[in-house]
Amino acid sequence: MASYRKSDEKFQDTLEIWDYTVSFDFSKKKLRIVFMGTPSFAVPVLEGLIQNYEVVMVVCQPDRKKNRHGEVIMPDTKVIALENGIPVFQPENIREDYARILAMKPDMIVTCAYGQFIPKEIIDYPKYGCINVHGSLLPSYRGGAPIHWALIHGDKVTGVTIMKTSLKMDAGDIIRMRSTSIEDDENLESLYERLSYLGRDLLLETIPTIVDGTAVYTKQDEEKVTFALNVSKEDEKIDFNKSNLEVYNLIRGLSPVPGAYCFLHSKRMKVYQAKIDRHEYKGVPGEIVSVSSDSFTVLCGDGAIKFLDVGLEGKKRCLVKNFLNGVNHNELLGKVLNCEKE
RNA sequence: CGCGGGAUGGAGCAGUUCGGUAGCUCGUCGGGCUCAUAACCCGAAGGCCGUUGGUUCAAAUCCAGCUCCCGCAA
Repeated sequence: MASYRKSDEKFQDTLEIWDYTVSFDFSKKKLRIVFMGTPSFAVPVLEGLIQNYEVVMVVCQPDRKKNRHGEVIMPDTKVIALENGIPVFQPENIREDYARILAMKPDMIVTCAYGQFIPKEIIDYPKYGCINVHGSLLPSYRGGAPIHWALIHGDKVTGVTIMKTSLKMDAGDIIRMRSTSIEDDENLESLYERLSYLGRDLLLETIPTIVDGTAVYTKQDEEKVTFALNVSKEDEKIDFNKSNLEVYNLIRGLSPVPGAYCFLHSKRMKVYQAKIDRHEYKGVPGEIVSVSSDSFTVLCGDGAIKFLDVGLEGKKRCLVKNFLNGVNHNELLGKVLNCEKE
């Protein structure tokens, strides 16, 4: 199937080839699934389900208002649902407002980055259960930002987990996991996308085992639980007292959205791409110690880091190569970047 | 009516306060130097200064409306 090519090409190292055309016959189409997920991470998962099963409803968070133009932004999954003519349900509070979901009489519910805790009434309803797709190797990184934190911490390996949805956050019994290595130069955008496709594929492999009863459920080791809560504005600040490697991992772990930031001339500067600079410099943390034709180097608590792609408040994101065309190099040299607005 | 910033040759910017020949750093093209070059030297092309209207002898610059972009807050 053409739509799987993207995944197959990208993940041949981690994914045994799965013959979808043979595995998914018409009888599987009769499995009624309610999908609950909101952001882009959930989109490939939803699309995979639509192609192989009967997705009878998509549940996602309410539309968020973006006030600058008064425009309303729909969740990514809602867009897909509308394109496919699938009913959409966006309750403010799923704990109270879930009757419409049960009314669809789903055989299975799949959750993936939905954004609210799922009540017991929903979890217990479907014949084949309520299962979740999570972007980490549980029990590590339970919570809303597992991919961000794996990168920020400089982890070498991460993965996806298919498990039972539970009342507690990401605490359900594990059904299947698949790991993948994190490249040194990988950023949030690419890993996020990779894991969403990996999650889709693993889910599609797992569902048949749940239906035929061969799936094995394993309890999580509570001793090893770690959390990855959503990143805050505070988390996004670059602390130049830290080592250059830590700064580098923060930048790629938040790139391009929401973006790690610091301040230059009291203006917020987001850094989208950086590179470790192994030269020796003297100065204070945050000081711009070198300016070349296509980058400038900032001193850290340990080592230095080269900025390659930045965006200044009120301006568009641009490569430092271009950014430097508009500034006086000598004035930039010696400036100290802060993590607080002066 | 949430707050603020911006729109100037292909790119990033200056010039706007105090109206009067459009400038900088790059890129592109041509030539030169060199064993060679992303380095250096010389030269050229390329802008109705976002859009509409107003004030003026004269508007990138002052005034008003509009469009689009960006950051913050949600």
